[in-house]
Amino acid sequence: MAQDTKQRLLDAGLEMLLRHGYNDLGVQALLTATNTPKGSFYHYFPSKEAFALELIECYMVEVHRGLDATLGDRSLPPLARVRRFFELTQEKYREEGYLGCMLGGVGQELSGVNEVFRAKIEQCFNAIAERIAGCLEEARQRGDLPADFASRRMADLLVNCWEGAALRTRLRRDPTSLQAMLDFYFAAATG
Amino acid sequence: MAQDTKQRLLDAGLEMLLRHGYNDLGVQALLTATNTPKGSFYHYFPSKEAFALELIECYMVEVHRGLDATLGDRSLPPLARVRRFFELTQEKYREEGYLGCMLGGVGQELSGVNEVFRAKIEQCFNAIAERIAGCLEEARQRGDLPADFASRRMADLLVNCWEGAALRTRLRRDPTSLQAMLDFYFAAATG
DNA sequence: GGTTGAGAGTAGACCGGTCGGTCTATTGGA
DNA sequence: TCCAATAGACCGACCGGTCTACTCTCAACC
Repeated sequence: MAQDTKQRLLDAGLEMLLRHGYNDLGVQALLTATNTPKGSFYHYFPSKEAFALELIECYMVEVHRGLDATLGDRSLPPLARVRRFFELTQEKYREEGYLGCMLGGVGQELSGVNEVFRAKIEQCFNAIAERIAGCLEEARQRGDLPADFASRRMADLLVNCWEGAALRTRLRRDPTSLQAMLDFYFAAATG
Repeated sequence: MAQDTKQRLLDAGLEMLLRHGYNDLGVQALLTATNTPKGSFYHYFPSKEAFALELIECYMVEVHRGLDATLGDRSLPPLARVRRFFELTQEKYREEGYLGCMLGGVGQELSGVNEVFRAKIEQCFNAIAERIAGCLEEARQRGDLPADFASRRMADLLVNCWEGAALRTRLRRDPTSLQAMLDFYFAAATG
């Protein structure tokens, strides 16, 4: 037993937060879905907000794992690694039923009123863009991108446009917007 | 008096929905903010959900007004009109304190659980993309865009990427992501 | 090795507050 | 006179969170 009640809560929480968002994620609903008494939830987490922040942490662990697996793959040229990261992510979205990105969802919902979440999500996007920028910069130095390519800003742009495409994916429950966005970006950036 | 109670509710509702999202928009808070008794609200609107749908309708009226004012301006070449539409929109975001786009916000928050809103928001994006596609197509026929330019799909792409940049704008409370996105898109599209 | 005490974890009744929504009474202009 | 509109008390349901009671596990001790 021990810690696997906590893990069960986190696993179910990730799914529910992605689908329902923060305000529509009821603690009671989570407990019912996981057959957990309330006492256990508040034993592991001080509040619903702390729980959600930990869910974002979990989500980011997975994102970084994806970045490790793709950007770190030296058998591929750097641009192809970046592209592979997003294609891997797209595959993950498909498995989840095309509900888009949790960071985008929570960010949209809460950043208008909650400073803690606003700063947290912004920091997550920054971390992702930073790592992608590193790989783009490698591509630039190899001559795969124009010499005046602004890696860091173009990484932000890529992440932002991806999030927009992910929102559309959530609305349409299909991946075409993601694919179209990647095609356009890489054609334009290398062109 | 007459209908201006209703208008007051809609005006305040637009602001609150943009900032708080749907689930965190309390009917009571709206009534307090506008000094309106509950009886009046439910006299004009059958439910909170119907109210929010009417808010989206109002939002779209403004969007279409913006499209009319820009895409319909024959004194500018078609591509410049499209760009002006987004720059006008960016100006609107600025006035609101960079809270992004209401369609993106509500779409993200509700499309995972509420089919009515999901379909509604998707239809809104389609309507916008459709009108932009018309203008892009005009540009293509004039030779301002490549002959094989897929106007309709490129309009969707533009709208999607814009929404992503708008989310980032909301997170950072500044417009740089919007500007960067427009610069990239128009530079890349015109080749 | 059996007894016992401490603390992690489980269990769920219960709390005040707020939610969206209803109801009845009243007002005021046409 | 009539009815749109205002006014707000009131409703049951549910919200996140607290509290107490209980059940284990396991280590300390004679």
